[in-house]
Amino acid sequence: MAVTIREVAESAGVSTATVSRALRGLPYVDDATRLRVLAAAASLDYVVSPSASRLASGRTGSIAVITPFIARWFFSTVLSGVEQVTHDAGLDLLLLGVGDPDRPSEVPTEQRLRQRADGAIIVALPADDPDVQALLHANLPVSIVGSLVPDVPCVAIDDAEAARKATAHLLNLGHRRIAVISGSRSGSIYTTQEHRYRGYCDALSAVGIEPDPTLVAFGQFTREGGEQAMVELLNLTHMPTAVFCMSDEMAFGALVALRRRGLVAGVDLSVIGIDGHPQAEVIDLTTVEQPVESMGRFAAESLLAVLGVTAPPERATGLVPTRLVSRGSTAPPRDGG
Amino acid sequence: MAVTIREVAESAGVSTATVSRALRGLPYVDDATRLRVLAAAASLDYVVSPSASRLASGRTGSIAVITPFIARWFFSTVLSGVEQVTHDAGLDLLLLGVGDPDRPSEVPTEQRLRQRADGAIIVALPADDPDVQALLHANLPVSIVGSLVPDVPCVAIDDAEAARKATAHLLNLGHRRIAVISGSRSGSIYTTQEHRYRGYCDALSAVGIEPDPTLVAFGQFTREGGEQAMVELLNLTHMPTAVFCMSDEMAFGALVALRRRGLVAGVDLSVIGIDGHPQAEVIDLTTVEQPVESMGRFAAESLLAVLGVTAPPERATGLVPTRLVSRGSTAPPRDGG
DNA sequence: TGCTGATCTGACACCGCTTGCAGAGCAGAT
DNA sequence: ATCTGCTCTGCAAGCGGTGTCAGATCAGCA
Repeated sequence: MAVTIREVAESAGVSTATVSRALRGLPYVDDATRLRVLAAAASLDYVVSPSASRLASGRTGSIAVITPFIARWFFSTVLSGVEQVTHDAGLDLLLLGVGDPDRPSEVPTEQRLRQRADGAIIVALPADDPDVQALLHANLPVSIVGSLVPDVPCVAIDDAEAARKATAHLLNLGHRRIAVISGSRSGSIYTTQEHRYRGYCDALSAVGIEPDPTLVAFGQFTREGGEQAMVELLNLTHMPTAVFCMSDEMAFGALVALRRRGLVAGVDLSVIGIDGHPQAEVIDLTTVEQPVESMGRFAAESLLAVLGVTAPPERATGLVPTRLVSRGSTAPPRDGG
Repeated sequence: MAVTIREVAESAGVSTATVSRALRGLPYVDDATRLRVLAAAASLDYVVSPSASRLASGRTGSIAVITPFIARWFFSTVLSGVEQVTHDAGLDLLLLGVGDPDRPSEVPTEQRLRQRADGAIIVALPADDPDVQALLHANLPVSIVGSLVPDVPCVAIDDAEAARKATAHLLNLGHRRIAVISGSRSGSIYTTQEHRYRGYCDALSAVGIEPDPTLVAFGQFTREGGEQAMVELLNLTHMPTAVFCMSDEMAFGALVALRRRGLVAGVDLSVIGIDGHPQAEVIDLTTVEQPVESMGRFAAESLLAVLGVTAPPERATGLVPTRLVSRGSTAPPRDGG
């Protein structure tokens, strides 16, 4: 059995209450006493029982990350950022996957969640999903990554602006026939792609181009999807000269499709993504970078601030800047447009 | 406040003990009674308090994943596999990062770990690290990913064989001057790179080639490191015609270095990796694939089996097969060797 | 009818910690 | 000398379950 607080108390010659206070740095403990307690605890290798502590205090000392994917770059990178913060704050990190590939979406209920975490970080989940809504309206501290929800700490990029930036980059290069690879076709509950689509349209409209619905393909935010979508675009009788992909992973797929067709990105056709995936540099993909890891950190810091564990993060707003990184996959159109 | 077991008991007209038994499916509960309890619990949205349950039973109902990195592909993919299994088993998943980039390695002590998890999965941690050893010898169920340790459930590839396979592939193409990009130079505690180095040497020796120490570079298992290492190799007066990288990420870096030098992989110089990173296909990198996600799943299943939660996994051994996937980054040497 | 053993249920003592409350000790104010 | 108001400490009542134990019920059987 593990060492209990009582053994520490006996060893230090005080009551368990005093041990508890001393160990947690509460006031009203004599310095000499505190020292004795600390020494006793250390020499016994005492570790407080989280279960007991949680039960008695009602605080769990852990925070949950709720995410639809774990292995995908964006998500694991956010997770990494979150972990850095929770780790430093001495909190436990509970990982809750919801609806990975073949599983149905299963956002935990407030009841279940509250029992095991003091707060939750919701990563890129559709904010208007009823289960998510239920969580947001529940009286449980929550922080959101990937979309902006009123009255909730959030961190996200300006999706429309990022898309505008990407599309404008292509326009500036002289492209006029610009396709877009979006996420899912179905009336998506993910707002991200809608915002990005709007940004794409805005950029086109700004130079007097009417968005062409035949130039919209869907790639499910996966590489395979992006590849498939690109194939569709390449099969159009009137091919685009450039493609804006709503994520780098889809852009990677697009590049594969291009290569299989014997085409060269940045020569025969320009491709741009959004994300700042580390592999974008490797494959020379132009992209609009977002600071994903620090977004994770920011979300965690905001949450801890709400929980009163730490001071709020320095940056006040949750709207983080993006940066266009121009690489070899984008260039002026082959025939001058 | 949350609904307690007592309220369920009152609502169902039984004692809390009976509720506890009924809810957990224990025997000696009358069917009618069980039904009443279940109905009461459901109508009250009752969720057992994990803290209370843990405190009373000693079981935490959660398992910990201990990993040095979270965002890197291999690790997040293992994590994803683990999560699928724990999720399905209804267990909580605790994520413990140790020694990410700038942090000192901090493997949790058994004391601390046991308090919060029934078992742990150790991902790619050096098995001969004293802290890891302490954990292994502690009386806490553990499962290991990435290395084989006697008497402990493990899952890993045969590193030497994978390296041999990769090197042999280059040899078969006609290469004779084959460099290797390893992990860290310092007397690494990670056994992986030693095994892979041995495999590399074995393959060379098998065809009568003496391993050349000047053809060994170190890439820290990162893309940047791989790039740097490749630069060093390219600066050799007597350049290699092929490079075996101990991980795909390092190979990606190598490819970048190549491109910056104006060289083309698979034409001017062959590059091969190990991992089966999804981006390998995108960038047309030949690699030796390992089934990472299912390794995570296997590790979790083995652990759950030890814990008696589920039946042991079907596959008996933890040594999983690798597969060479030949792509464009490898080809016969330019000048016939 | 009286026993036996199996099934079902409730009482209750924990699990190990937190926290409100009260009491002790003591310095400064009255 | 008495009163205040601190600081410091211990007592004990939970927190919400689990698990042991004993009692109750009842079918089967001698």
